[in-house]
Amino acid sequence: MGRKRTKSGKIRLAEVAELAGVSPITASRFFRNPEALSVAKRTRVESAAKELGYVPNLAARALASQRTEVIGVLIPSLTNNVFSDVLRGIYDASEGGRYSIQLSNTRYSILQEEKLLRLFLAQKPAGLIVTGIDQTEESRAMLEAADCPIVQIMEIGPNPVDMMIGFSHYEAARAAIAHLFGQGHRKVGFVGARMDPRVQRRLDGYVSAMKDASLFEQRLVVTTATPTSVTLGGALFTDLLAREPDLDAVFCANDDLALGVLFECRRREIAVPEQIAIVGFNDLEFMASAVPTLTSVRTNRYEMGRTAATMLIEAIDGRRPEQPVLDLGFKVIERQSSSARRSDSRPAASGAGTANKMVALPSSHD
Amino acid sequence: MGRKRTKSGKIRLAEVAELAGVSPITASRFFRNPEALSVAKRTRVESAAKELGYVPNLAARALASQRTEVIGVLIPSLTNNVFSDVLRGIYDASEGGRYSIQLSNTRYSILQEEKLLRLFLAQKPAGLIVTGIDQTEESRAMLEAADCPIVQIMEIGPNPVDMMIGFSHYEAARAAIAHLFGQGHRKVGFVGARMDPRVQRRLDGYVSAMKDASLFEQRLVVTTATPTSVTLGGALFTDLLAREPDLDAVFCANDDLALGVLFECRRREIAVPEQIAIVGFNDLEFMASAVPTLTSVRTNRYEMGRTAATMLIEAIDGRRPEQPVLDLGFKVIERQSSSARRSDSRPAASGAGTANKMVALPSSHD
DNA sequence: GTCGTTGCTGGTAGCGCTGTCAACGTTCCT
DNA sequence: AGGAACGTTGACAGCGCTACCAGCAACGAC
Repeated sequence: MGRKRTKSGKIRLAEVAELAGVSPITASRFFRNPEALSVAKRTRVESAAKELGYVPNLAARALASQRTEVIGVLIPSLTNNVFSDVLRGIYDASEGGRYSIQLSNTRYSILQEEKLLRLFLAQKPAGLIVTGIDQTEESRAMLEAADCPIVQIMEIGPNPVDMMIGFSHYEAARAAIAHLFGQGHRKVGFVGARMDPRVQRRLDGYVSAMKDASLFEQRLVVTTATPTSVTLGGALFTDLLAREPDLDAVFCANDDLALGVLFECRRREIAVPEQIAIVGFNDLEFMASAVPTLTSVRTNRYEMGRTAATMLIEAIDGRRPEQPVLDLGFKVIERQSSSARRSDSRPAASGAGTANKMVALPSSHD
Repeated sequence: MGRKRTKSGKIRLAEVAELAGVSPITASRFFRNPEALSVAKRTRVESAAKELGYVPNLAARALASQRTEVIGVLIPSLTNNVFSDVLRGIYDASEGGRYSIQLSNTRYSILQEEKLLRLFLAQKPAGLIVTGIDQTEESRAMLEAADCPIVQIMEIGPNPVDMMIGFSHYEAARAAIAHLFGQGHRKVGFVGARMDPRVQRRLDGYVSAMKDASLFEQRLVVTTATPTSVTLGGALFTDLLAREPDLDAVFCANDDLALGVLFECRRREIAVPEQIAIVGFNDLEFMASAVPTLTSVRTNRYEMGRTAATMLIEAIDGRRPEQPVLDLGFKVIERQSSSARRSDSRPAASGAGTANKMVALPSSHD
């Protein structure tokens, strides 16, 4: 009797096939397309595999079939809370399935992204999730030439490579500013860090909303390329105040900055929202818990990751979604930090995050 | 002349070898152990590879060599900030090298961990990073039987499977309580969520420190299995206050809870630290920025991830570290939120995180 | 009854790379 | 000078799986 086990002692497909009394190729089919087998053989292979504790050798499978069961994910940062939510969605959606996630960090560099993309594509991934719509020309060309489904996440824009899921950062920022205007605020500052393309588009939205109201002034905008942090929020706000002491409100490009601004206000004994209103972006958990509770623009990050991975897997398996571009929209969650100007200052009645008034909007105009 | 390209149009090692005028096996060696080649051939293979844009087929390599160049990482959560720091370290250390990271999420379940471990091991990873020291017996046996280096991270304890890097959560908690005692606080509460093994050991440290001072009372401890959040910090603190209105101080099992407690104090107009002191755990960035700035126990999470991956890769490449168990220690970062009881309340002079007094300790007793 | 058609199964031939072993030339030692 | 030792190279034979195509039975249409 010939060789029964591989050197490493692992069970191979051939052993399963032998025990089941079928040919190896039939056993192989069981794992890839069980419906193609007769019910009798199917059950026999199944029990044989279970009995032997068979685990397929992915390397052999990849080599023979010329494709891997890997989904490549390119994100700009592992630090940023925003991406960890998206990632969680992606991992949750892929869990239990046949595809495994390969993560790479572009560090907000589109050249790095291009390099990683080349690396990924060489391994023939089953699918790809990339962040944003600002790839290099070279990257774009590679993506278009790739023979696997691709999902662009985090934002939507024209000319999707394949599928796309996100929302309009521009419109989200405009909605935040509209909310502040609605509460009677006029001199609204902008505080932004990192200034990646999505933050840039939030700034664009802010600028356009301010210009529409003939309220835009360059000195109301304070930004930096430095990575974002709570401490930085305080520092940028300090700059902003120095430039414009009569500030009504601050729109922060993310919630960490907003929290930093809140702390800085407390440090300077500036009443929020009576003297200055604060609006953040992303609606991280702590926003509902702060004192005062902080207004923010809620974005569906977990949903985004989850849906992106689900759509991708469906597409890999040959079921392309009818809707290849999905706008997940956003909601302005109105809380105490931005309540109406010159209303009497009603302090927080009870707990955190109660009675949030929500304004839901799709990213697109109606 | 025979087949030049693979079906997919990819360059194979054979093409590179042909262009370089060497045998395929020599070309192969160039990529794995360049020193074994003569300088002449080395440069010829190198330029041939570059000219053709050769990218190795990892599946074929894995199949032929019976091992993959994958480092498996098992962590309990993707949400928790703590792990994103560790992960960042791991990814940073592995970047540019030959090994790729395969991440899986155990969701704080050691049974899930066991399942994932089995899956990983079947693919013969080059190395493994696992969280903590509380595996199932079955997992433990698999780890010990695995023929690859393994690093346990996040904490240290007896009987490492292989390598280990972390710190003593028990001692860290004791140090935090000692600090509070040093500031004159006596009735110190404990607030904890999630209660994974590491949080449990922090609780053990708290209990032992309190007992040493004959100050332990069961009602000072409030915990829940719910995942941690800022809001939850406020809620747990509310419970704690109801049980023990005369509280001096709160030791929070993490910084999110501490922030929640701070907000809750503000909501209830309890002065921090005059009426109640707060100490957190992990020293996330915002702690230095809060008002008042929040005392916390700094842990070297990024370092831990980075060092773990570095040690692992070294071990894979045959250079085992002299020091297989590394205690990264911790530091109690003393800030305003825990300054001395009954000292007159001196408000923060200027900015965030200035003049932090640090108390550095290795986890072990001296 | 013959011919397609369909459903299921198996044989053969690789996928692209590396482990093993053998062979070669060179150097160094005795 | 003879032989061992070393450094360098190549031939061969798979790694475990799947693509491709052929074969075979069962069935219905004419």
